[in-house]
Amino acid sequence: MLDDRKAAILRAVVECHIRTAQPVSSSYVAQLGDLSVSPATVRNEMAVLEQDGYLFQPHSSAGRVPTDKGYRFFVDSLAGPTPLGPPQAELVRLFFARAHGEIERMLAETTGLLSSLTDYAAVVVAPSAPEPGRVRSLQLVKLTARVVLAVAVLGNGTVERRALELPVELTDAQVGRASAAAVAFQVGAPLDKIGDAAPTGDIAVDTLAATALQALRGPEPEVGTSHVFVGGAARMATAFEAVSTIRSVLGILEQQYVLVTLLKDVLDRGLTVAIGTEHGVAPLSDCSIVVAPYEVDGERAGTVGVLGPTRMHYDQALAAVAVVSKKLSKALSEGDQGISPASGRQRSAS
Amino acid sequence: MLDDRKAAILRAVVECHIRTAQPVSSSYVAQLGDLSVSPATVRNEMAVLEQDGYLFQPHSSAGRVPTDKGYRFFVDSLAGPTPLGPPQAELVRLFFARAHGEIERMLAETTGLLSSLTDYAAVVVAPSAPEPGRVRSLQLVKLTARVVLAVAVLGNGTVERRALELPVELTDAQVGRASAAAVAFQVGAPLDKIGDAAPTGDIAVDTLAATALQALRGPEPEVGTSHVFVGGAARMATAFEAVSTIRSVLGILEQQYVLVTLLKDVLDRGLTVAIGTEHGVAPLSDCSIVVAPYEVDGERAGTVGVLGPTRMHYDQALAAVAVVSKKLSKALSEGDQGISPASGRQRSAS
DNA sequence: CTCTGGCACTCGGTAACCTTGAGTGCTAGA
DNA sequence: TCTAGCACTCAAGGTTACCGAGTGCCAGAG
Repeated sequence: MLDDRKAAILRAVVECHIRTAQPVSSSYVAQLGDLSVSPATVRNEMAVLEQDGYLFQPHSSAGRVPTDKGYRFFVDSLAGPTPLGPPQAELVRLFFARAHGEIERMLAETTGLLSSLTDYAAVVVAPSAPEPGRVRSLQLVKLTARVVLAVAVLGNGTVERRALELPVELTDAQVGRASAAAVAFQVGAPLDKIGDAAPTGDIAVDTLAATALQALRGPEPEVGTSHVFVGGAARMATAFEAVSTIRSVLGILEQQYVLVTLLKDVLDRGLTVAIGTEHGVAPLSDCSIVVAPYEVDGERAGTVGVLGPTRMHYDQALAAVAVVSKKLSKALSEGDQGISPASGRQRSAS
Repeated sequence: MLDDRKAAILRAVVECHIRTAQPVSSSYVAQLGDLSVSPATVRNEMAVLEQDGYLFQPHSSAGRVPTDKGYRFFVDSLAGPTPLGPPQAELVRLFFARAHGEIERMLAETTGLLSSLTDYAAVVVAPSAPEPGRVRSLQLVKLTARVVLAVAVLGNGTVERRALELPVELTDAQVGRASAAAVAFQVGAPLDKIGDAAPTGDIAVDTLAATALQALRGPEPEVGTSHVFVGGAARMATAFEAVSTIRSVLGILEQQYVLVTLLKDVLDRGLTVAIGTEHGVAPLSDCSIVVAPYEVDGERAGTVGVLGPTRMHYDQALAAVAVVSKKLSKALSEGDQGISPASGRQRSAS
């Protein structure tokens, strides 16, 4: 579809424009030395590339700028993943060596990592359904006269809890019995598949136990929409010149719902990179997105991504996203996922 | 210090500049009608105000712009809190009527509320030390061979947990005994004042129980720095024209540590409003901050604040911050603080 | 047929210049 | 003490001219 020379020229234009953000002239490409032809030849080729929609000329006496299609070709023709530079790799290593703590906090901090790796904004979507970990412990705790908290500790150290309002007041003893009834047979089952409570004979107790298990089985009610973490939004202000662009991009970054569906769409279409208008979000038409899913225990859990200008450093972004998603999967899947007891910390807390 | 007429003129200038972002001319102030004098008189007064540092003239043939000192006078001379407009009040009402769920999530959403109330960026600092609620339940759960999770459910429905790494492997039974030993006498005590475990005779068990209680007593280790939630950062891109300003402000908004100390400093100095350079953060010298503490159970817990341009609508911002902090205090202090069992939700989750 | 050197052409960007008008400071008089 | 009048200042906006980067095209070489 594109002969070697055209491809080389296109690549040169893209690379140069990514670096300089300026239209690229034929003479620059010619003098680059990669292919030894005169500027005039390059011009002819560029004219064709423009007709084919790979390049665009801001005005008649300017150089060429890549179109989305041009970037798409460039990205597709990128050789296998560039490895991360040593300093970046070190950053990643350090980050995951120190990574610990609550899963949410870790994901939030991951945006910082990705953002400083790439110098663009980073997005991390938390697992939409809390991974149905296996129940390790289950307990009902009476909070106030009419409110009971169902608490389940999962194998990965996370804690799920649901508040229940009782239609009638129960005694501490009743709650205790319901707790015991609820826990029977449940340990070891995945949270979303826990069974029913053992009957006790006391209707109020049985009802409470059943309600609690039912509530735990279902998703955490108020988390209808997945959690999204955004980091490095300020870098978008550096990536763009026009205030209006900055405004709209920042606006989008605050609309969690849009972000989630955006990343999801891209992934669902099997893409890793969405360039310019390829994703349908108009205000982001000057942006590209690089995404990768991460896994928890072998199952696709969430998404990490980078949002930058169309003229982003795709190779670096791809490398960063790939590495981070891989490391994140590992960090979240290892036995210590979620919460990790870094040996020194408990001592220092005393 | 400032005679009535000067004060009136200064106020007029500030109000106009807040609305228009333009230098204010003497004729505008004169023609305002509040005080019936000629522009020339106003000019003379304005010249004095400039000498005294309340006003500033961008160039010799321009109107006047308030300085930080001018804004300070204006803010200090604001009459008691303006009430929130009805639509805003309705927003607040709705928000807190629906407010529910995890405390962190609620605080995060509060930034959205404050931000849409004021049209500026909003900051909410979460309680730095988790309020030492009273222990309702306490349990040790074995996660893996060498990792045990200590889980405490507090009276307000929050769950505290600490991961512990064991020097030796323990059996399930041993962990169970440690759990029982640890829980003895603890229910009802504030988390930071829980006592010691009942001795069992098994050294390994006793050690585990003691370690667990010790870990729970201390602060959550990785939360050295308070959580900060920022909302509406995109609105800062609307509030300022200069890209460089936007950049630096956004940059600051991402530095949680700076934000926390900033708000803390302002509050510690007994201020509600910090204008321009009054807080020491240079990149925010075009910004003002309106803050208020909120309380949980009568104790100062965290801070809510609004960050806007120096020419912000102080009355509205003050009103919004005041109302939100008050409502937030109430929402977090009522019996249902932390997690609230909105009656309909559990049913809908089934 | 392809490439190249040459050349005229285009057009954005910059600087110089002028004009306009908003707004001031000052002064003299009420 | 206030006001009216007036000269002055200076940013903003418009016009013009110029420059030069970069193109398109063409004719000639390989």
